[in-house]
Amino acid sequence: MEETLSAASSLVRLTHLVHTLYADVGRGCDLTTAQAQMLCSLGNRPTGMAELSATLGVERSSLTGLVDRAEHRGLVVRQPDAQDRRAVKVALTDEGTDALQRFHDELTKKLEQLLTELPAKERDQFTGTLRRIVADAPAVFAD
Amino acid sequence: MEETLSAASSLVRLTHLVHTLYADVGRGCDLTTAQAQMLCSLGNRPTGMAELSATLGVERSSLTGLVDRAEHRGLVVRQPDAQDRRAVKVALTDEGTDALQRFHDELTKKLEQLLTELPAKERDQFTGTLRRIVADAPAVFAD
DNA sequence: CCGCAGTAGTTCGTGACACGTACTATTGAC
DNA sequence: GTCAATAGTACGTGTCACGAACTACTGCGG
Repeated sequence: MEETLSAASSLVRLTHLVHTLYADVGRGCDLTTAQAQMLCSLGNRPTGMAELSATLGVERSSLTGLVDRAEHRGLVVRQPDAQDRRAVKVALTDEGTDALQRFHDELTKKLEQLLTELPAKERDQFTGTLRRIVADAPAVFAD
Repeated sequence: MEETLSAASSLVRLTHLVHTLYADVGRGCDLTTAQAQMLCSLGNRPTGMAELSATLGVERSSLTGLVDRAEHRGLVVRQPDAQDRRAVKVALTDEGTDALQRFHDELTKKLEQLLTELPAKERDQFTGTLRRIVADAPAVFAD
């Protein structure tokens, strides 16, 4: 049916693959996909709702519930913003940091397994190009 | 913050990028992400519920509602299976075929734009490696 | 031919997400 | 001080996903 996959097709399949992995690893850490994404994004530093919603690509109104549930589970806290009394900063709790760590390690391991089959040279070229493509994409997965 | 992104990080960002694109294009065609995925998977041929759920990576019970809503919108139909009276085949309607076509074209265009910045040689190497990685991934996006 | 384990699909209850609209509180510019 | 803009929330609606329990049918062993 497909002797040679188009580039677009391959991209979609890769996305599907990674997304499924993401969901699986998340489940193993008792995190939903959306929660895992949020924790990853918060890994760098506490973030306001507006910025966080822009990074994650969801509406602010959606984020409210997301943070509510995560806060209720003890993964994050809302901190008042010292400069702006309207704003809050969402920050990881210790528990959230632990969950993020476990998630991040596990996912990184599985993702790298995707590439282990490749010869070193090809792998380096691939990841190099990959970096160029995503250079200015949102930081949804901290290093 | 990140002089050099790890391979895993880049993969996650790319996935997020493509996933967002997928959702945006879908919305433009009045399709949810799950619906668009289903249509893409049905593009090849009518498919039974069990096989479809395996391809999409969702439980059969989730798929029932997905097909219900899509059928209600006139995108797909359930056909009786001639060989097995328990089974049904889900097939695209004309309307579903049109929607898939529009979605597929638009998404392909946008995905290829991601790669247009690259020099031809680098792009070819990249897509070549990509194809190897996803060689045995589910066919969630027909060619 | 019968019984029965396995398979195909649905139903039901529950919870998580996502959206848009409308709202409150606060800020900052004029 | 007024007022538009911003930060965040509340609310109603719809979609999606899961697992457990259920019906209908198939195909195998006896």
